[in-house]
Amino acid sequence: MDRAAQIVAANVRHHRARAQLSLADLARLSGVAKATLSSLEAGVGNPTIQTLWSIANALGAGFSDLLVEPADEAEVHVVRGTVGVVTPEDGAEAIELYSRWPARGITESYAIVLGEGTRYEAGPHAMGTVEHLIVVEGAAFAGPAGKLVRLERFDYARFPADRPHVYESIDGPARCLLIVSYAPHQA
Amino acid sequence: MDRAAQIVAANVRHHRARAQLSLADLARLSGVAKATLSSLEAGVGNPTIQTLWSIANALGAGFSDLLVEPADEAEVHVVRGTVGVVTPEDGAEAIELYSRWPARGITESYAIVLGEGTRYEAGPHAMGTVEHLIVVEGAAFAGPAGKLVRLERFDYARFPADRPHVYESIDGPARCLLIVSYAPHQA
DNA sequence: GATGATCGATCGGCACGCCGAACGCGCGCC
DNA sequence: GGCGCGCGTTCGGCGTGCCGATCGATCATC
Repeated sequence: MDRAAQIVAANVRHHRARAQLSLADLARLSGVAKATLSSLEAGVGNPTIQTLWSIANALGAGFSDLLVEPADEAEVHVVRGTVGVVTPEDGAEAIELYSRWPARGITESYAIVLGEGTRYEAGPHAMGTVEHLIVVEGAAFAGPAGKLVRLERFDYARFPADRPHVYESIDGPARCLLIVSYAPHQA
Repeated sequence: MDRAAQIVAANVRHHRARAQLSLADLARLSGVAKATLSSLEAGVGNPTIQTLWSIANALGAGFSDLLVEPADEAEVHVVRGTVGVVTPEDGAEAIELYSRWPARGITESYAIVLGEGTRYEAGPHAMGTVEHLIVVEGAAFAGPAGKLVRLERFDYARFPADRPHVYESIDGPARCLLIVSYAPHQA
């Protein structure tokens, strides 16, 4: 059994489940036979790009989405801003990695400016949407409601944003960079 | 002629040219027949995922790279830190859009710390790589070589990083937050 | 319990994707 | 000019991807 078929199988199953479609629904919407979808999802198929294109369109997914390694965003992931940052000597420069993540779909970047004592409650985005937040000035709580984490300056957090989530300044105003990574067919 | 085949054709041609391989080279490396590659690159093929997988591996590309829409990021896009951002009154908040772009592959965030009088010249990343820079402290020039823009504190810039590019502090040390959005097979 | 609808999986037949071989062209070398 | 090599394209044959039909299981309704 090869890896290509496994990847495609997992992605099609994931998108179909998220769209709450049966095999028959997807077959009807995509014009691809149920037999083909069944073997494809079982990871024993070797579909053509025309078949993938038809399936992706029916699922409202991007063409390349069906070939990406699946991601799982279940928890709040934090990287502290002071970890691994080297203070430069005179005239020197430092470039230090904070964080790395796979990107999918459409991404938007925002400045979030929170006044002192401000709590901002955001509604859920589409399923699969992920947010990345970096505190640029001040300190803030952020994350899904009920799972807030405290972030100091230059701390990074990543959390699912397909549920209600919150940004809240701590002890004075705060300023953050927010990167919203929508599921591939949202913008 | 359908769009799926056009996308794959353009991507394979692009990656093969970049790797400086002939059809015969790619055929030999991938185990896919020249005839198949020729029709595929002409946009008249309908290859299976097994064929794509073999080709992607031979080209050192990611599987999904062969299905992505080519992107063109030609210019430096700047949002000034004070533009459109409302100074928050007590208890108020502001959320302002910096930028929106299709995300592909891996994204990394970095702190860039530049000493006084420092110019850092970075080499090109893979084709399609984009960088987003926010000045957190001080001021800096940044952008592709020959197209530097001046950024003050909290200014944001987005520019193509698949060519030589520069970060340079102005009038003292500077600290920036950098987000690198790589083409899918880079990290 | 019988019937109908829907579910995902399996079956056999046909069109087509991919193969190796051959083609026509351009280039460099003798 | 002739030859050999490498380029991308074309050709015919074989294996397989995809089709409609069918299967067995489950559920809801009468």
